[in-house]
This record gives sequence, C-alpha cells and structure tokens, in this order.
Amino acid sequence: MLDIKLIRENAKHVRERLATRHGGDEVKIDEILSLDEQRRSLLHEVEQLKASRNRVSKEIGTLMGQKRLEEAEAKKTETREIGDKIVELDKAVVETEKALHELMVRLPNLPHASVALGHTAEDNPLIRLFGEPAHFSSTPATHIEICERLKLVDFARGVKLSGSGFLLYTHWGARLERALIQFLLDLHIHEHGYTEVAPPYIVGRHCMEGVGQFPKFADQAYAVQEGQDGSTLGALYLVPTAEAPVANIHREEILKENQLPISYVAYSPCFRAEAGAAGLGTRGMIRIHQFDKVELIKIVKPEDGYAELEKLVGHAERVLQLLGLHYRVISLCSGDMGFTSAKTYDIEVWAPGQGQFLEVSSCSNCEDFQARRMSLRYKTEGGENKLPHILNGSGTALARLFVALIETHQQPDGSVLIPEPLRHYLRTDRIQA
RNA sequence: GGAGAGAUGGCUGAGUGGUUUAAGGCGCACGCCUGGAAAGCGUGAUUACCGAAAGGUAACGGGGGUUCGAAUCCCCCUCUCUCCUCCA
Repeated sequence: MLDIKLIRENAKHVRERLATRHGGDEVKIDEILSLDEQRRSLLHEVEQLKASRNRVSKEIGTLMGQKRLEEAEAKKTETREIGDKIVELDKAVVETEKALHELMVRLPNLPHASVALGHTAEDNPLIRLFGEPAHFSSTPATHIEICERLKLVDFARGVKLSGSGFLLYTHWGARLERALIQFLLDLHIHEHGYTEVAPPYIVGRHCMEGVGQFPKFADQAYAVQEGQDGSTLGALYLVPTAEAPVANIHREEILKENQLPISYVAYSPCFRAEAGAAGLGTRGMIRIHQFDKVELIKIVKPEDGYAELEKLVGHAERVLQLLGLHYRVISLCSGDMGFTSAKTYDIEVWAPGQGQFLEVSSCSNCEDFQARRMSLRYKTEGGENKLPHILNGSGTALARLFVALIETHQQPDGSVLIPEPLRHYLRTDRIQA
C-alpha cells in the first residue's frame, strides 16, 4: 500500500510513476483523493460531535451525583439527538474508509527511480552474465529425457496422483531434490548469515493481503477447505511462496531499531494455481502447480534497503556459481515488475536442453509497501516509529534449478555429474542408470 | 470434539455504569542526591487518525447491542490455559 499522504501531497508524481507500470494507467487517483477528502471532513464533523457528547455526559454524571435529577434528564434529551447524528456519521465514515481502502490495496507500488522504463520482458536491461553455456558435441538431452532415462521423475504417475502440473520425484530424483534444499539452506545460514525459520504451509488471508498477493491475485492461490461444510473456505490458503508466512512474522509489531536488519531463510513448497495458464504450456518441470523453494527475506532500515537488495541478489547468485551454472541477471523494467515491488532483479539460469534461460530467482525491494499493509514498524533510537523496507528473494526456486543442473551436467554416457558442493549431501559424484 | 476458567499498558495486576484523563507494583528513560553506584526522591513514557497549532477522537482480545455515558451489563465470534476425548 502507498502512503495516502504521499498521494494527497504529490498526486501528479504518483500518477506519473504508476503510469509506467503495466496497467498503471487504470489507477484511480482522483477517486482516492476525493474519498480521502470526504473521509477527513466526515471525521472532523463526527469528532466534534463526540467531543460535545463527552462533555455533556460528564456534566450529567456530576448532576446525578448531586441528585439534580430533572436537570440531568434535560441534558439526556439534548444529548440523545447528538448520539443519533453520531451513529449516522460514524456509518458514513466506515463506508468511506472501506471504499478508500478497497482502492488503496489495489494500487501497485511505485517503481524506484533506477528502474528502466519499458513495457515487456523485451525491455528488461541485462545487468550481468556469469559463465558460459556448457559445450556439447551433440544436441544435449532435455531434462524430460534425462529424468526418464535415469528415473528421476515419474511424470505419468505424478499426473495420476494429482493431475497435470504435479511431480512424483523418484529414486535419485527425490534425493537430489532434498540434497539441493539442504545445500541451499546451509549455504545461506552458514555463509550468508541468515536465520532459518520453518513456516506453516497454510496461511490466513491477512498474510496474503500483507504481502500483496491479495486481493489482486487471489485466483492464483489454492484455497483450503476444512472438512466438508466449506465454512473455512476463503480464510486459509496454501502458500504460493514462503514469503507469505515469513514476511508476515513480525506483522503488527513495533521492532526495536537494533533488531534490524533481520534476515530469514526458509524452505517451503510453493503452490500455484496458475489459472489462465491452460495446460501450463510446457511439458516437464518448468511450470508446475507445486515446487520447492528456499526463500530469503530481509527486514531492514529504509536507508539500507537498496544496498541490501544488491547483497540479496549476490546471495542467490552464489548458488548458481557454486553449482557451476551459467546465468544472467536482469533488472525488470517498470512494465514487467510485480505488483508489490519497487525494484526487482531476476536471475535466469541457462538450461542447455531447453536452449533457454529459466527464471530461478526474483529478488525485490518492496520498500515500505508491504510493511504498511501489515502494520510492521520499528522504533528509532529517537523514539520515532518508522516503516522498514521488506525484501524478498528466491534463493532459489528448485524445479527449474534441478532442470538446469541435470541439463548442464549431463555426460555423453547418459549420466549426470554432481557438482562438488552437492556431493556429500547426495553421497555420490554421479547419477547413472 | 466435550467441560471449565480466562483475555486490561513493556510485564504484573486492580477495576462490576459517571473525577478511570485505567490505581498499585515491577521494569524502562531522564533528573536530583553520590567520589562512583545502590537505595531514596522527582519527572517522563502506548498506538492510530484528524488538525498549521492549541487541541480533539478512538482503542481494555474482535464484532454487535443496551445507555446521555461501557474496561464494567447483554449477545455472537476468536484465541489462550486446565481437564477429558482423539491423534502423528
């Protein structure tokens, strides 16, 4: 959520910045301004009435104490009318605030000044390229072929169990997936100083709203129903990312300045309905309904937000470097950025069998956009309450990392060579049929 | 799932319709005192919104109701604790 004061005082700037986003020209700034104006004027009126009611009520109390009953009764009659008016105005205030809130939560974040203007992925500037694509003397196999040959994933039975978009990892595939999770967590804990948390995989609606998944992207989440009566439907959701629970850990709290920065790392499965992506477009593991991910979350002072974002990207990149993978980092242009983000770097890893780069990490600074939604603040040494910046980054998403790994390290004999840092987790240096 | 007991400020804990603008204690900050500390004394400390300011309004788990006036009375919900039941 944006600061209403910023909109009030600098509507032109907000409108212009939002217009650079995808769909940003539909933004209802005028409506917001008029509701805000209406709200403040109603508030002023009703608060004056309440002040006078409080005053008279106190007088009634005094009169009652002095047994001056008829005088008290007269004042009661007088105040009763004020009370009716207050009820009416209170109702108007609530309605106005609700309407205002509805519009406010649908407003995307302002892009940071350093974000390139653009419309689509074509306009995303390349920041850097690491390594080189693996060289093959003949056409490299796709991950689907490798998985079938080495029995890493049983695609058909995954579909049998849960429908298309769900994977059954088998044998070495299951072990490789688990080894990767362990490797990622250990890397971020021991080398990058993150604190591990293991969050719930189901969260309440308020958490989804807090990170900005809701209300706009509600159709992308799986709603959980408890029992058969459906009474809990709409209240609980499978997490689309660990960001949903983890970023909300300190919601509605006032942290002390010396608690910052906070750095959390969490593993979770991620559940995405991918509504609208009929048939998911691709066979294989590229776009699925459930995948594993290790997520990095930072809560930092605003002045540190962008330095921390650079560090965060570096931490995610380290994963790919250690696994010997070729990748590129791009900065999303204004039109391609997510709803909550002020600035986003995507990391895309090269998958030789696909012949394309796959997005395995998205690192964003949401500035105070989420903090305001979840009412997370910190108290400065000077005693002032401020909103922290909240950052999130994949460190990294697993299924696609799995793909890049086996496609990159496949050998002419059909086996897959395991990169050194993974070997002791997997207790082998090679997966073969 | 069943029965009972609870939910008040950073913590503890009073308060059962009107100087409660929430007592007292602990802890915290600042000051006095001190060679320095402790003790003692004094002062200050919640959050949100409106307002240029003075100031005002709201919040005692959440929501609704009664009343001129609700922490206090009534209804609904949530959560916590204890004991059963079930269960990995």
